[in-house]
Amino acid sequence: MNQPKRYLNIVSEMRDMIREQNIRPGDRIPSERELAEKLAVGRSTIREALRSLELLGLIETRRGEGTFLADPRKHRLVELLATFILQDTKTLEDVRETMCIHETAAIQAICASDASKLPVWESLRERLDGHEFIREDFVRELMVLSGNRLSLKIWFLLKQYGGNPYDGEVMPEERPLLKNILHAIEQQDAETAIRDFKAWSSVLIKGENAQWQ
Amino acid sequence: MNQPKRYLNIVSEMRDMIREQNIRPGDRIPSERELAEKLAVGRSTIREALRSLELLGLIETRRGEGTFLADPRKHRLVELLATFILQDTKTLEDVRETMCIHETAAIQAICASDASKLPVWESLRERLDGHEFIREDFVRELMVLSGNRLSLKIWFLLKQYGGNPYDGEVMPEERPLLKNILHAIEQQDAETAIRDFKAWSSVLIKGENAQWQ
DNA sequence: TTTTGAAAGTGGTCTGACCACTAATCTTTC
DNA sequence: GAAAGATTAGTGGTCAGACCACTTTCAAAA
Repeated sequence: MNQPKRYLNIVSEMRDMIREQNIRPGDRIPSERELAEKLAVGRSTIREALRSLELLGLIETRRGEGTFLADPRKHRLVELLATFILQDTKTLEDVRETMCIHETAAIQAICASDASKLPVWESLRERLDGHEFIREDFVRELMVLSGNRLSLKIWFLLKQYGGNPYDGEVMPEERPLLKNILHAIEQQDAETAIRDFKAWSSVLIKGENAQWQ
Repeated sequence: MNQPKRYLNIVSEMRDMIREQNIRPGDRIPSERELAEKLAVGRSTIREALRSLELLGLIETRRGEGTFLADPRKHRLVELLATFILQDTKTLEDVRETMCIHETAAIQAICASDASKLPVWESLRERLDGHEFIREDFVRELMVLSGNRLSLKIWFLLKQYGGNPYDGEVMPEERPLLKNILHAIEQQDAETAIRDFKAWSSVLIKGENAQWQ
């Protein structure tokens, strides 16, 4: 009979230990040697468990310092999922379309919430007039302000896989359109904001920026 | 300067090897000792990489036999998502919201395309009247008909992870609402379809089906 | 007081040694 | 010759010990 693998026990024991001792993100976890002694197993077994958790982004290890519980924002499960989802369904068109789905949903969410009244918009408008304002920053700001971290994470991944359509900095000709979007959001006019946003992004995608390069 | 960790290299080299040599699910992977020699690293390093992949369910190891590429259906990513992240309620909220984003986007896409004229809708209406029509089938049909396979796949994963709100079969009281949705789609009236859809799903989620159980 | 450098502790890696288990092969027995 | 049993090679599972590279600490030297 195959015995259950020890390193899997270690994984769950670690999880219990973290909960019981109320270890919080950023806190240090006992060293590998300590854990090996405490749990009465070899250090290599401990390491197999820790490396598994590290691949998931649940812990961070820093040579010479120790092992630390990772910030939940650094969890890599979604990334790992992405590498497998996008294996077979990596039609570029689907990726772009799905990005757009998340972007418009973000605008919709912002318009429906108090975020539309934040002072962020004014400062965004000012940064827009300055030099070196990257297109991606504009969209990312919207995704962040939507308040849905999962959606933000998915969007970020799609951007990496689908080739970033928001590469490069905002050209003077684009500014009026972007300002219209900001204005519509402040007015909580989702419909207009989304229409203008789609007008902007479709030029970037279809025209390969030819119009504004 | 901290060097990149070798076991991570191994992980990606393994992925490349699997693709290049066209190893398929169920096939055997070279033994740990072979891999160690071929990649010029210690066996323990190989094991750290393999154990990580095993925790994800990407490979299976059988003592005395060897290591095998796992069937994609055995991938444990979703399960891991649940065990490690589900505690945070905000995350669960994000999952539900992101599901909704994809669902409404699907309805929007259908209404804007020729799919709204397909004979599917009539047959769907008929199945709705029959017995044993599972709620999930209804939504999945919409996701499929949207034509965005990536969006469908993301939706499917979110459903597993976030607890399926569309569990159980359609109750008689729900049918009018669902028929309204179908009708609105056929009329390409996305706004009405989405409003009614949200009305339906919000009852399922918030009310925990109490109203219709 | 500041600087330096030695020491202790940590993760990263390798080696070699067992153990438990499987499957193929060989040997014995009928 | 065929079936049953024993042997053996190969595999993953685990452990112990040894280095290395790196960080932090703290006491000694300037």
